Amino acid sequence: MTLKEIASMAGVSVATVSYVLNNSVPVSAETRQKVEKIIKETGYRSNILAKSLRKNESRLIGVLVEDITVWHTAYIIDGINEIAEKRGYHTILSNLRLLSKIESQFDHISIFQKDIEKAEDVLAGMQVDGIIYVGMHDRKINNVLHDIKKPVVYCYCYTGEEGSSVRYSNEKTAFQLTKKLIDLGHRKIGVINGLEGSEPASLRFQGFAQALSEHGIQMKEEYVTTGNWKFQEGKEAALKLLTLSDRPTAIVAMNDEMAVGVFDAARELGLEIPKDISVTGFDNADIIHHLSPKLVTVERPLQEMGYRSMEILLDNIAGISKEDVNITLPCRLTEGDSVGSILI
Amino acid sequence: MTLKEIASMAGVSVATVSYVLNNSVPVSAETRQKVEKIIKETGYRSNILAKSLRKNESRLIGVLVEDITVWHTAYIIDGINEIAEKRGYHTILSNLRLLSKIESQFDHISIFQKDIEKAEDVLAGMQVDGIIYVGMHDRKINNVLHDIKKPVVYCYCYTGEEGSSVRYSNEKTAFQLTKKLIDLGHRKIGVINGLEGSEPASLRFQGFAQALSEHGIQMKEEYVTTGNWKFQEGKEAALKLLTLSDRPTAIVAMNDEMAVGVFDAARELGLEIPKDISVTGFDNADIIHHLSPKLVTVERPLQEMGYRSMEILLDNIAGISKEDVNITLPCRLTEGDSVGSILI
DNA sequence: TAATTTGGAGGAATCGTATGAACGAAGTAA
DNA sequence: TTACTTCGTTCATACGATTCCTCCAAATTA
Repeated sequence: MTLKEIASMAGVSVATVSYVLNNSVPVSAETRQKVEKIIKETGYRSNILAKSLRKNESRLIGVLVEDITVWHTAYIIDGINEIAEKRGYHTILSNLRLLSKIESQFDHISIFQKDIEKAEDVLAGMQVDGIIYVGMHDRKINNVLHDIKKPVVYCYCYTGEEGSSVRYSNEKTAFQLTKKLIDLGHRKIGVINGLEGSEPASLRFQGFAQALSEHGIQMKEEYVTTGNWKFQEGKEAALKLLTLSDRPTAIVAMNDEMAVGVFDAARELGLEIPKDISVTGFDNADIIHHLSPKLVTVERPLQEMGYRSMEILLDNIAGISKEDVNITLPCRLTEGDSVGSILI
Repeated sequence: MTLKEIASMAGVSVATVSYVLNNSVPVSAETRQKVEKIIKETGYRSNILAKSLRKNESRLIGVLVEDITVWHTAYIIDGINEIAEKRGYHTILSNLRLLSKIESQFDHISIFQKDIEKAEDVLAGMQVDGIIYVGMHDRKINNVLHDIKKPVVYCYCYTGEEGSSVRYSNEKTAFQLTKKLIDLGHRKIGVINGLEGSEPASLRFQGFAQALSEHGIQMKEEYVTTGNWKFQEGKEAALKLLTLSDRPTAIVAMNDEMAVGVFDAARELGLEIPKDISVTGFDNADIIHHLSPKLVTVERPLQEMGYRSMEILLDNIAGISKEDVNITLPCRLTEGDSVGSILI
């Protein structure tokens, strides 16, 4: 069913039908009714591809994700799609599968860079009106998108210079968590940092360190440990911290999985949370929801980041805003009983 | 940059450039080189929209998911996308957000049905070549896709009659789990079933019941409990089972979250797993990876279901297969120490 | 030498839609 | 009556690619 067919059935020209559909030019009530009747009867749906070709805008947004199976990326995508849908856009999803590749290949970054460029190339062929890049890889200039001058928004954790971005505040949030412990009287605070070289890890640690220094607390070297974000290394780090002769009264684990490791270590050592040791996590992952006592952790504004990314991108496409926008969203600290106060 | 521009730069006709790009018609080596040189220099990329319009195939697949944030749907999408990419297709993702809607609206099904139809309508406008529907809603005939005669594959848990489908075996897997316990000597087996009215719950229970009956074990009413898939109700059900005067020696929890509830209940009661009570789960969720002892559970072939769905769909589109295909994939039982043998 | 085949390239129609320009009929003003 | 708007509609072209058909020149055959 095409415009032409509708037109001949209604006894009008294709132009008129098009005007009726788009309300772009006034049409007499009589003609409109006649056309709309036929459209309803036939269940006609305009061919968006043809429309896009003609109007030179696809109303298609490319969503390029580093790995759809991690970081709860699905929530970000959900947010992105919700706004897209509301504003009459569609998303086409391209998954770089970064993590599985890193496991199996040697030269990460260069391969990765090539993958991104290939994906962008393909998306560009699809005539996307813009791209949202979800991940934390700090890309250098000279990417394909830059060449073809389509707007890009970096979403999640990007701290590079070029382009618009939406991220959440690792540093400020870690600061708040640490400050919360300090305000409760803790002075001996251990930390289990995330994987070295990871952007979130270094940002979170930065916030932690700043909180200590702003409160005049000296960071003790033996209180600083590192894990690979996983349960096992979190537990090992916790065991190390908790068996120190002068053990800390609180441990800041830089993600939830390692925090669960702390719980496990504490139980093994017969220490009670929060009486003997306070614990905080990060990410609000599923794995902590049945912990007892309830873990104080941090909820990242995932869906919200999707919303904002898409809104910024669409405003940019519509020409409403032309300069780069860089947003850092706050996280929400969750209620919990895994931290307690210290009598001073 | 268009075909026409390339053609004039290379001093040939648009037809020739098109032949070079598609290898559809033999072109002299000389001409080919000349054209390819220009294409490389200009970084020309053909406009897929125009191509689709002309060829009347979009190479676009609509992926309609009931809720992208549950059931690890992301892995299915990953599988779908991997095949799509390999075969030169793109996916456009549409999320029905079913769960959040069910929480906030009264008349689930009718609203849901309308949402599906609207989403399909939109996808049809995008001229998708086919649709993969990811979810477990048993749709009635008369959907939009049916009207416009595009192939559909139902993925995940669909047990309806019409159309192709790819699912995993709830019933057979629950049977295997239960049989495993029986083979270890267990005769007093408790069960924590999932949410009533849920398709997976009833299928899993069916497999459980069949295993008992095939081994001549009478199902005791007091050993059958139900939870809402959540930790809390799993724990409550476990407490009920474990405080029976003649308590079961094993508990089949129909998902992992409830199995964690069993672990918690056992600890509270001072029972040891697997010495005093054997436990199995279902889903291989993140939350169990740090349990001790390691939980015997079931890994669903999520990515594989994505692969197969897309392959079936594309074969159907290509006309390779015309009849419906219905596949049920097996699950993998994981190794673990949460089950032990009973001396008979 | 004339007739026929063949390989390579170009012309032009086409896909479904949008839209500026042109047009006809009515209404208004002079 | 004539000229000029105004409103509603149609014509014709363009968007960028594919592909059928035609055409030409060189090669082959009679």
